Amino acid sequence: MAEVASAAGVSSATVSYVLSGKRAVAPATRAAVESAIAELGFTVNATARSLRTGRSSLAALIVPDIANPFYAQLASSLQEQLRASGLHVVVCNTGADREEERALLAEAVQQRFAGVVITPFRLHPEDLDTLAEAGIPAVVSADVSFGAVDLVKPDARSATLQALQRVTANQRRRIAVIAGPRDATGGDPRLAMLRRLAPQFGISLPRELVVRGEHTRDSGAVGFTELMSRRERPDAVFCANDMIAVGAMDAAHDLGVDIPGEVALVGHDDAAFASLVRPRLTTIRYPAHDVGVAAAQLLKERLDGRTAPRTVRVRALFVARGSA
Amino acid sequence: MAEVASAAGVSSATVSYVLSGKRAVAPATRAAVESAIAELGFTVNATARSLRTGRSSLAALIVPDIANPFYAQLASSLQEQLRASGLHVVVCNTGADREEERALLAEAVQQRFAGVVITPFRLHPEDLDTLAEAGIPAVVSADVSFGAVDLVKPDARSATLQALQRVTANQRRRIAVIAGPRDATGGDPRLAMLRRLAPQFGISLPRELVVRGEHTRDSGAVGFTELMSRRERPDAVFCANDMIAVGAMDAAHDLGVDIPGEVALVGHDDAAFASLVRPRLTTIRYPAHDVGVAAAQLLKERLDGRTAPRTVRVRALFVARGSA
DNA sequence: CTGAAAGCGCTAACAC
DNA sequence: GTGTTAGCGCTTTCAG
Repeated sequence: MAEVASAAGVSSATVSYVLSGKRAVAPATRAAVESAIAELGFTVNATARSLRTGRSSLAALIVPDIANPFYAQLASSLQEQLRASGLHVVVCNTGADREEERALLAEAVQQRFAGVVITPFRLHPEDLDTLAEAGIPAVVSADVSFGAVDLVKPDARSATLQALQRVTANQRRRIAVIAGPRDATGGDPRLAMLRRLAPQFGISLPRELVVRGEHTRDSGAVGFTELMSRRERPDAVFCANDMIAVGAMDAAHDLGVDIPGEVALVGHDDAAFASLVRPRLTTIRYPAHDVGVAAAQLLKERLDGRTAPRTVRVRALFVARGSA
Repeated sequence: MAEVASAAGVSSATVSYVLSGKRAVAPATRAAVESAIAELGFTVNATARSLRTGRSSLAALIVPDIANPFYAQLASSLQEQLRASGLHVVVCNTGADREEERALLAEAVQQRFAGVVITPFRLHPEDLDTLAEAGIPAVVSADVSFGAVDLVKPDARSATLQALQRVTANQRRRIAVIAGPRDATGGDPRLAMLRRLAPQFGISLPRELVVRGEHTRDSGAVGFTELMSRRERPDAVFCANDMIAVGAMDAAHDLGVDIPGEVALVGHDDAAFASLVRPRLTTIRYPAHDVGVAAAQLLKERLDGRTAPRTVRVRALFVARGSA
């Protein structure tokens, strides 16, 4: 910048002002500076700028697994939204491990990121305190409250009601669930929602029809097989996410169980592949794109000065296809 | 840091050395500093460090679309590999647009990133010059050479041979291709490879059996429909990627064309969903994980001082499933 | 409308 | 084994 300044015969302050437009510069001066910039191929150093201004142009997105299509979609959407504000997105995988989640939050502080968007998996609310102390805005995407931070919260009530309606409409009464791990933050909210709403249909979720595992295809196959070994088999299975549901389909195929004939199958997320499997997967869509939009919005508001925490709800959607 | 120093009764240099371990510090001093750090909840400012040392702890990954499972997998793998070197990954989508690609390279310079890994889509080799001028190492993942930069290049020859073998084994002679866009950087190397190898099987790829489109499901459906309207229909279709192949399956279903009975279908990539569709998709796997590993390796070598460009080949793999 | 200069927080000579 | 200090490249008062 000093080089540009001397080449243009001005001070470095003027170069800075030409770049930022924060104060009026005489057209002739501006032209001189701009041609010097072009001449020298000068590019501002964002690091120095950040150090000086105290604000970074980077935001972190912390998710369990970016290879999971849901999070990939979220990353894409967030990145697209923040772009307009000049923010870049640093994507961080935790592998669903709490220590990793904590380590990445610490990293975010160290990097003085402009903000953090996190989908906690095993994180505890107090783990976010480090961000608060460092004055870094956090946006949490989760079903459960997470203290006094901005929250993007899915509203799955009506979609879950519709799913239950659909499943019970043809006299299915033995509803099973392949849930996520017990020690996830806030438990498994999708399971919780089912438990809460099932009584409206005069059914309950007996303990022997709830199995747990990771959010993986394998885990779905194992869970489904286990459920089919019960004395009284379920006639419908809800899965905590679509990968699990696909695993369940694998197992059903191996066991010769007809879907949806013998067992109706419902997933969660509406991952891109949900409409590719046969039968097509009936599922409850969690709108990754909308989550990204909402998170970006909340973050931008914070950077614009809002201080009171805010919660945005995004509606889940029941998507009826062939599996239920 | 000054605060920590005075709390511990030492100079800020000592605090820095305790943190970096770059020179011996008396145990007692170290202890004092460490407790002061803990007391005050101090965290180094990575921005200031970067400015001072001239090296950033951030690397950019520039891809057409992070929501595409192949790139999501690549991102995941790259991030995992670079983690050990203390590097974070900033993921950037270009939407397959050249101007975006260029803009993001400029951004990478502005941010003084430690390195850039890019999967160019419409980029021209000379667009990388800005990086070179700024002294930022670039690793390109592409089929075509890209000037004097590090390259991760797929080796699809043997996998493509196997695919052709499989398809021609049962007397299929009319091979069609649904290729990517004509203006992509380096054309469509997958199509080129097929063209090169087909003669070995005594067949050619007639012009009327090559259609082009984007790398999307819709585009696959359109392309397949178009191919089926030819006077002499093809009996095998190669698709530039798996999304296209899935679209082709959609169209085949609508048209009542049996796969693989009437038409054999081969994809490229082996995206996660390839094994989910029915029939399961026969495809040529591009190992996203290996690409990430290789790219990380090349980048690390550069940061360790290597100056001569190097190319790493990663082998594609023929995956025979039900569609061909 | 423009310039001089302080200082963001850190690292790395250089000195003791 | 430790301290002093000069910047890294920028933004932003304050002064003209």
